[in-house]
Amino acid sequence: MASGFDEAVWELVRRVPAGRATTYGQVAEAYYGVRKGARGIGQALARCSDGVPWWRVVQADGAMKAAPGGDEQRARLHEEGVELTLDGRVDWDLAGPWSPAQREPRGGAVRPPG
DNA sequence: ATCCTGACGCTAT
DNA sequence: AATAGCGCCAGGA
Repeated sequence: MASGFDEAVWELVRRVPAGRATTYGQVAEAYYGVRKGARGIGQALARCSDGVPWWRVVQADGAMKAAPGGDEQRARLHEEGVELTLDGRVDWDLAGPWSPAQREPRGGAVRPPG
């Protein structure tokens, strides 16, 4: 049975649109208000149910190795059009981590103007 | 209540 | 760039 914590985390993760990715830390910040407890977020995602785009959550450096199928995660992200680096990590340079805290279609797209 | 584990993050080396 | 150490949080035994 999913605890309130789990459901809250899943809700935040559902706010991440296809084609974008975020980090455990971002979700943690959206939940606690501060950048801590990212580990707990991972735990909740490990228990996620259908309808939760868990693959859109990666590590702060864009890497993803802890997932049982890091390959699976990369494949899904690539399918959605998320840019990946040559080392198989999410490229935050093109589109920064999405902020689950905000509902509007914008995120940390901190892409400097040229 | 205590100890151990784990889809994490940051700093120091 | 890669590794090690420490801190954080949640869950299970």
